[in-house]
Amino acid sequence: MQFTKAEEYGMQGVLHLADKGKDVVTPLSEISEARDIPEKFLAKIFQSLSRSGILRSHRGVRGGFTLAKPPGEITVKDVLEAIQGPYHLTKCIPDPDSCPRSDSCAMRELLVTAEERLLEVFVKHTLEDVVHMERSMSAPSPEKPNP
Amino acid sequence: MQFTKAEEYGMQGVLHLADKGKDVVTPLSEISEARDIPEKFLAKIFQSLSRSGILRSHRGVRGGFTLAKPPGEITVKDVLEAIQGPYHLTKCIPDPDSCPRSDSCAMRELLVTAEERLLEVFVKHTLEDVVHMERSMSAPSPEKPNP
DNA sequence: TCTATATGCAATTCACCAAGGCCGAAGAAT
DNA sequence: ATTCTTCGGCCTTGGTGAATTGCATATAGA
Ligand code: SF4
Ligand code: SF4
Repeated sequence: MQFTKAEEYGMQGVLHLADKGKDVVTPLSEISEARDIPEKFLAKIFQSLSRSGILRSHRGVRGGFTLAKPPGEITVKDVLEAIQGPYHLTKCIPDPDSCPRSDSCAMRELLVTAEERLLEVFVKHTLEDVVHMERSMSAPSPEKPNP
Repeated sequence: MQFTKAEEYGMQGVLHLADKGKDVVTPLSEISEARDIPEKFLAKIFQSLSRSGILRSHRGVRGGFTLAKPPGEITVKDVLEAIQGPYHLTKCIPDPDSCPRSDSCAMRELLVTAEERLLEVFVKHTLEDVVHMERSMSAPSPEKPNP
């Protein structure tokens, strides 16, 4: 697997919204410029996210996008799956019939486990978590917490 | 990410060899037919595996391939990485310079963790383990272990 | 020698990612 | 009502890599 640009951009865009707060309406143009993302591409990604109920769009003057729910209630997995659909290492995992060998395939068992481990990480972190991490990483003066 | 056919076929081929034992020389034609893999494609994959020191090739009449090491000393990760190189969710993980934001990117931290969890599974299982699993799954009469 | 087998390189086909363009729809401000 | 801004949907393009196939060569056993 490889992360696609769509996932990359989508996460960045959503994190930008999460960072500004749940109800701040932000137009594509701002996000696109701030995070260096092709605007039309981001538009397409955000459309998927709107349809999935993660974002809410607001048309017209001073329109833009907001989160549909508080950042603490949206997991990273929610965002990623809304962008490119369910993630699977092979087709035989969601659909065992796609491979005639799947009944007695030990590799498949391994892959199921591997996939679970991977997704656990994305399920256990919400946008709020990531924003907090981001803020603490770019703290202004981390070397003087207690002068 | 998505498993490629090369990985899929490569694993199947290597498992076929592991199942027959370390020193049984088996030609491509047999593996190709038994596991339903395009022969020329498997040839290319096995070349990578030979160069990586996982397989040993034997040319000429009655030639073919064998494992270079006992099945218990080859991990699933060894095979997969020999086929498509190191696996990474994003370019920024092996090479932080590839993204200007990598210094203060919280997503990257998450991805590093996720990748570790995924690879752990592949490192902890050898070909021997998988072959054992395979045999126990297709046991002839599992309902009568002790008549 | 003859034949079976791997090796190496080239070429092809196909799917999908990434991006951009155009026009229409919706909604706020006036 | 008009106008301007912003999202929405559709279609097109270019590029990259996966998946396969073909052919000529090298090697080694019978
Ligand atoms: S051989 Fe096993 S791992 Fe591969 S597609 Fe079939 S069931 Fe899945
Ligand atoms: S933004 Fe973060 S996750 Fe994305 S490529 Fe850059 S460092 Fe990696």
